[in-house]
This record gives sequence, C-alpha cells and structure tokens, in this order.
Amino acid sequence: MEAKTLLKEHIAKTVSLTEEEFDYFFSHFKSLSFKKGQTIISAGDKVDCEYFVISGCLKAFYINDEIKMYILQFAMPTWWTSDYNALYNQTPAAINVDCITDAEVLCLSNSDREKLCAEFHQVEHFFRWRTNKGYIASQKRLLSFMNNNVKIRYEELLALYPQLYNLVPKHLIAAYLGVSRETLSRLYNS
Amino acid sequence: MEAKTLLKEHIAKTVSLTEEEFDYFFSHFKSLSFKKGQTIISAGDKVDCEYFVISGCLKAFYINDEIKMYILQFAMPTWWTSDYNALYNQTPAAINVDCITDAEVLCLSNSDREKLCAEFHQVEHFFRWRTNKGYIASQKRLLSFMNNNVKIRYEELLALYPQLYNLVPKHLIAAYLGVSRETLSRLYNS
DNA sequence: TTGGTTACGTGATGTAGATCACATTCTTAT
DNA sequence: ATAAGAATGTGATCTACATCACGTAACCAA
Repeated sequence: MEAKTLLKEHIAKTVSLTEEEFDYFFSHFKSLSFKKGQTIISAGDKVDCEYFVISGCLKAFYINDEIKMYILQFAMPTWWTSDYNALYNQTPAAINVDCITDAEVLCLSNSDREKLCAEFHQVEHFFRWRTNKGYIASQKRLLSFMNNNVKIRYEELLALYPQLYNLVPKHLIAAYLGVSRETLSRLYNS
Repeated sequence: MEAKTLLKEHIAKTVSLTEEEFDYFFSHFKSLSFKKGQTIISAGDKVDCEYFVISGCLKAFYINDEIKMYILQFAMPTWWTSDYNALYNQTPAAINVDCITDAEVLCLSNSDREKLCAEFHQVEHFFRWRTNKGYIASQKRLLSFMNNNVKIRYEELLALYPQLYNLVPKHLIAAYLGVSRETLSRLYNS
C-alpha cells in the first residue's frame, strides 16, 4: 500500500481529519528507504525524528558492553519507533534502530510533531492515544517478564506476532525474550 | 500541602491553565482517604477512575496464581496510578492497587478525563506528556530488567527513590525487583 | 565453485536466584 | 501486657538458564 494511504488509514482509526488537514499533516513527513542491515539510529547519535514503518521490519535494540543485545521492539508496518527518551529529552541515543529487512519508513521530526500537536487538537489526541497504547503494551511486557518463564514468553510472542517466526532469525527472537539463543533453541526443539 | 494546590502545581509544570480553567478541571476530581492496607482496585473489578496521590504511598501489583506478587509501581505524592489497561479498554482489572500507608488521593473518572481532554486542548497536552513520561520510564525499567542483575536493579531503585528504603517493607521492594525476599535480604547483608 | 560469514543445534559445566525450612524480631490488636 | 501475625535473616538444596565449546548447514560474494 502507498505510504500516504497507510498513514491516513492508521490515523483514521483514532481521529478524523479533513482531507486538507491530513494533507498538511502528511506534508511534514519525509519518506526514506533503507536496505536490509542499514542503521537508522546509532547509540550516541542526536535523535531528531520518530519513524512510521510503511514496509519491512526494524528492530530497536540496546547493546550492553558491546556484547549482548536486547531488543526492545520489532517495528512492523504501521508501527512507530524511535529512541523516545533521547527524542523527548534531547539526550544522545542509548538505543539503536536498524533494518532486519529492506524497509520504507516515514520520518517525522520532534519539532514538527510538537508543532502539529499544538496546531491541531485532533493530532494531539492521536498521539496521546498512540502513547497510551505503547505504555499499556510496555507494562504488559514488563509483567510477563517478571511473571513468566522463557517458554511462556516465547509462546506469547508467537501468538501475538505469528509473522515474526518466519521473518526474523531466531537469535533476534532470543534477544527480544532476553534469553540466550542456545536456550531458545533447546526450548522449541522439545 | 492541600490537594488542590498540589495538583495545580503538578499541572503547571506542563501546561498553563487560567484560574477558572483549573477550577473547572479540579471540580471533576473526587477526594478520597484510605487507611493503611485498604484496597483501591481489586483484580476483577470494573475500573472507572485513575488516581492522583496527594499523600501516602500506594502499590499497584499483580498476583500470580494467588501466590506470588509482582509490584508494577509504587505511587507516591504527585504520581498517577490505575489499571490503565482495564481503564482504557473497559476490561476487568488484572492488577490490584492498595495502600502501603494511610493515603489521600484524588480520583478522576475515565469519562471525565476524556471529556476534559476534548474540552481543553491544554488538558489533552498534559495527559499526552504524562503518558509519554510513563512510557519512557516503563521502557527503561524493562531494559534494566533484561540487562541488569538484582543487585544493580536494587541500587538503581534506591538511587531513584531513596525514600522507599524507610517507607516500604523489604519484601515489597523484592516484589518490585521481581526477586525473592530471601535473595534481596542476602544481597544487602553483604 | 569456493571460501567466508551468519545461523543454528547440542553437549558439558557453571551460577544466580528460587524454594523450603526454621529461627528471630518487630507490629498490631485486644 | 500478651498473644498473634507480619517482617526479616540465614542455611541447605534445587533448577532454569548462561556460558563455553564445537559441529553442521545455509547463504552470500568474488
């Protein structure tokens, strides 16, 4: 689907904008294409934008002591991603975002988002709801982390995002679950 | 500090409301007092409100198989708490909220919040920022969970909220860290 | 085609933290 | 004041998962 249509339908699920309002809104986004493996945000970078995924799959991840990787989020079409801490607080990125597959994204700068939120009450409403959903999902994941062992978390993940199983290598799924690739391998071969 | 003043100063950190606007905003809150140990939300309940803490300390927690407790959040003065998943999606509460100490809270219904957000762009802005902060904090905690062992998480918690050390029993701190009370005990006696 | 890199499987062993059990102290209610 | 229940400390043992080590298969790029 075309980028503009995808974003339009995504927004329309939460708020109603007129044709002109949406066109104006959309004019603040920049379209970017990336190849598999390319980096969108590197730890240490200044972060100016958040990204809306049109096609492909990204990962947002943290690297500990240059050794271990923990995946905070897989970003699929219609998902938003960035280092929001860095973006909102104007601090250097602590996490990285890169492309698991070739990807097309729309990029919105922090200042444009704030401008659009100030100009259109409806846009502010949209972003409030989007963040709400993210917050709730994050709380759920935290709880699952505390409450469930790896096997259950693995099954939850596949139930929620079945497409991941074929799309992303298993060691990345392990990095999302916070478990070693060996343990994950033993888990589903039994 | 008086409830109204506390809320007013809290809101003023993010947005500017006129005297009349704030009075109108405030008129939607109900003041409630609880004794230590009293329950505010029980798992299974319908959840209608979110709560702004004026004094005392609450905990929001999940109970697994009627045995293990995991604390999602300690709520101190000027913090907001509820079961947001239940509140926004109108599902029965999955988590509980109760009082670690005697507490005074202001209660705002979901419908009143949405009404106020629709009526005042500034109020919508305030709630967007509040949720943003919560989301960022939740992501940080998740990352710390994956990345750090109990000792480091314990030190992080005390660095962030030194007042907790004297205020809440250690087994609750263990429940926040997702660790057994025995392990926590051994940890800080060494 | 070949050589190098990445993904994946699997055994052996190590370890952080859980669980169980029981003792001690501190709170709270009557 | 006293009894009962909460909170805490500490040893012994168990277990889920990490780590290390090595092997094979798949996927590339020259």
